[in-house]
Parts: sequence; C-alpha cells; structure tokens
Amino acid sequence: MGIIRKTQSLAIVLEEFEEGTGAISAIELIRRLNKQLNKTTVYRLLDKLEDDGILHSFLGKNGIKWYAKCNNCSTAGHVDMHPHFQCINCGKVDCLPIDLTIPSIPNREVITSQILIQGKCELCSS
Amino acid sequence: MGIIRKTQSLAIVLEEFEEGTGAISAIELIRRLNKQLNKTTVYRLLDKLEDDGILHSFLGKNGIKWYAKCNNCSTAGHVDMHPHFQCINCGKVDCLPIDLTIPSIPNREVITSQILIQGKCELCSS
DNA sequence: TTTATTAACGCAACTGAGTTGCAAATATAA
DNA sequence: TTATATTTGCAACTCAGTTGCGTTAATAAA
Repeated sequence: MGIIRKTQSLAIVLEEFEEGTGAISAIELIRRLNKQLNKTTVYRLLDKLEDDGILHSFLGKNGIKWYAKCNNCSTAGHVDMHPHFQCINCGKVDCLPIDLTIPSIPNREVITSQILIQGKCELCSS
Repeated sequence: MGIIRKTQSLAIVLEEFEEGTGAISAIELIRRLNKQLNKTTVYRLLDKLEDDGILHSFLGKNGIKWYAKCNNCSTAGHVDMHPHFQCINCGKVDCLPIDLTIPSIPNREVITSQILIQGKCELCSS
C-alpha cells in the first residue's frame, strides 16, 4: 500500500529529496525534520514512497537504512540495482550510475544484489 | 587487541566455525550457545577473532551481522573481499569463492566493498 | 606448587534504530 | 458541510548490539 493522500508531511519529506543526487539516511532525515514531523511518520512515509517506486532503500555502514530517489523504478519492482558509494571520511552516500553485472553462480538462482563500495569521495580524497 | 588467552569460551566459539563453509550470524551463534556462554562474551570473542584475521564479518539482510572463517586474512587487514550469498528462502549465508572486481570510479578512491547477493540456494531453488 | 596479576567472563542495565497500537487530527469523498 | 477513513503523534515496545563493573580463571612470577 503506497501513498493515497497528499498530506503536508508528505510534501515535507519529498522536499528533502528534491535537490541533490545523494542519499539520506532515515535517522538523518528524522533529525533534520524533528521539529516538524514525528519519527514514526517519517519511517512510514519512507516505506510508502519505496512501495510506490519513488524512493529506493539500501543498507549503509553499520546496517543503517538509506533512501534515495529512484530513476526507473515502478510499483512493480525496483530496477535500481546500482551500487552505492559511502565515504568513510564524511559518511556521505551516493548512488553510482554504473551497471555492475553479477555473474551467474552455479547451483544458485540470483535474484538481487546489494553492493556497497566504501572509500573516499572527491572532497575527502584531495 | 585480539586473542591473548586460550579460554574455554574461545574453544566453544571456534568449534562452531570448524565444520562447514557457511557463515553464522551473531544472534544465531548466541542462540546456539545460550546455555554455555553469555551473549556479551560471544560478541567480544567474535570481535577479537575478527581483529586476529581468523573470522571476517559482514552485514546480511536487515543489517544483521554475520561471521565466517577467513582464508587469507591477517591482523594487518582482511583480504577476503569476496561476495556473500544469502538465500531469501531459508536464510542461509555462504561465502562465494568469486573475485568480483570493482571498477575504478571517477573522482573517488575505492577502498573496500561489500557485495551481498540474494537469491535461492541449491536446496531451495529445486 | 602456590601466589599474584590481569585478561576474560557474566550480569544487568543501557543504547539506538526501527516498529506497533491506539486515540486524535486531517485529507478526501459524499 | 458532514461523513469516512487515511494519516499523524505519542508512548511504549522490540531487538541487535554495547558498556560498566564486580567476579572468575588463565597465565606469569615466586
């Protein structure tokens, strides 16, 4: 079940994803909006936006959940199987527009994959 | 700081990793050994064994921590940058003896990567 | 072998991300 | 404008993992 009503809370959350290409962790979003929205509301909206193919989620370092805008997803399924890059210095996370093909594996049926690359981003490596 | 003393607890934990090639999640290990060891002890031993290059850890579905035996690691660093496979049906996790090379990424310094492939294992796909 | 030292252990209490139940608020339909 | 049902806020909860501290036990010293 995805988004049904266009609420004020929805607009506030969506606005955070409007600008920039980076991902935002759920806790960071909750911290940013803590004056305006309850954390439960934020978690629920993120869930729904993922259901609707507007955002996709993945796990960063320490199993923290991150969200970013989708490019070609639908409610039928997330096709954004791209890798994510997390800077070990500043913690920033980005989606990498790279197609990293997973080879077929003997005796196993590959369905999806999560690739988290860690290193230093442009600002932190110079 | 790694293992210094050869304790009874250490032997119990190591025994669990002796047979089989699969990985074990920290919580599963704690559940298995709950009559013999305290969960804090298990977590601390796993930490130390990872420091010593005997085990390596990674995050599975839901950000749960898994551990498996290392092949060529040392205290200097974990070289086991292989992908891991988790069965979405039975939950079992294995290390894949595959070298999945991460391409270099413009403007970023790649240090490490975590690849979790999800699908159906041999038993669950038939 | 006995004693001293200190790493390792068990316990309880804590942390922090994420979840749930329910009453109140509010977006949409009638 | 009223009815309805979704959405929200709150508080309390769950669960993996951590921390502090007093006790136990492995190793070193005597």
